[in-house]
Amino acid sequence: MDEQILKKAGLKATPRRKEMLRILLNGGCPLTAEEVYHAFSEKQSCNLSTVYRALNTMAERRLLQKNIHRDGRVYYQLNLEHHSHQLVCERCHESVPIDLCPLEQLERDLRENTGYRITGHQFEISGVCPRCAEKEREKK
Amino acid sequence: MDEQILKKAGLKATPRRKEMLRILLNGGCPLTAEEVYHAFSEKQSCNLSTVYRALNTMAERRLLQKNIHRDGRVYYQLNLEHHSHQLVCERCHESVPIDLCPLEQLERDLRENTGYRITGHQFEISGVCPRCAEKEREKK
DNA sequence: GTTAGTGCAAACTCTTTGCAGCACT
DNA sequence: AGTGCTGCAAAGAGTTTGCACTAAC
Repeated sequence: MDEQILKKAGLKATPRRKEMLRILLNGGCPLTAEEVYHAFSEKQSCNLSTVYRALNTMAERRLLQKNIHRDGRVYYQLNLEHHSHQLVCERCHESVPIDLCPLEQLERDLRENTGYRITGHQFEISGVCPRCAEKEREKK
Repeated sequence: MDEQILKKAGLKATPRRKEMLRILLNGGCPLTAEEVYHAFSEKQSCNLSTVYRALNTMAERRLLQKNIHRDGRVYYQLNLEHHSHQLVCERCHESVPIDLCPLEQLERDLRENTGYRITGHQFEISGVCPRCAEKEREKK
């Protein structure tokens, strides 16, 4: 299954790449290269450079979305039917997907007003999740 | 004038900081620490670490907005009356401010649905500006 | 006089690259 | 067999930190 996805993108279906796709699928939220790296088992380990390289090539071939978050790290996620954005907890980095993307209309307006060819957008809303807010209250 | 802004924020009004505010004001668009550093004249130079430190403390005190762009670099801008977002050219990094921010309504919805306390958001739209698109056409 | 700001050098984090060897097709 | 993938080590970019000195209040 992952096999076909990779081949269709012109990439070789190696065990490591299939595992990375599986990890991203199970993760359910965007992961950093480091997190993907650590999710490999002892049996099938993978070098960190390889993780970076594979994630980047898969992102180039549109298998993954690559986004930078406010913590300065790059996060990867499967590029499913339509893209998604996240609400991220500042404290624990848990994230909640945001279903609707309010930017399509804005992009149309911008194209007309500025002459730019719009190639993409990214947004992220940050906050503090109820659990972390609770912990914070306990401390005080 | 910058003097009062700094003091009101509990910071000392040093020549370097006043100059940084001036540079950001003249720039008219978000600048990286490196760009601010290079904008200093030979007469009044400033160490790069000092630029980083000063920009970060001014951002902590809400004098500046600090945002990370898709190129992985941190950009600083004056925190004027209401915040702004940018449409950034992928090629030359020229940026156009976006007046209206479509996220306020979304944030209200999210607060209700997720229980998160929303602390901020960031978004950036990328594209190719007409000038760079033109140059690209010439090359081909 | 105190406290906060600055310069310099070194360290740190995340990410990329060169090269030799290995594995998928 | 050939091209693309991988591991390892080293380098690179951007940013932060420790410490001694200086300047603003």
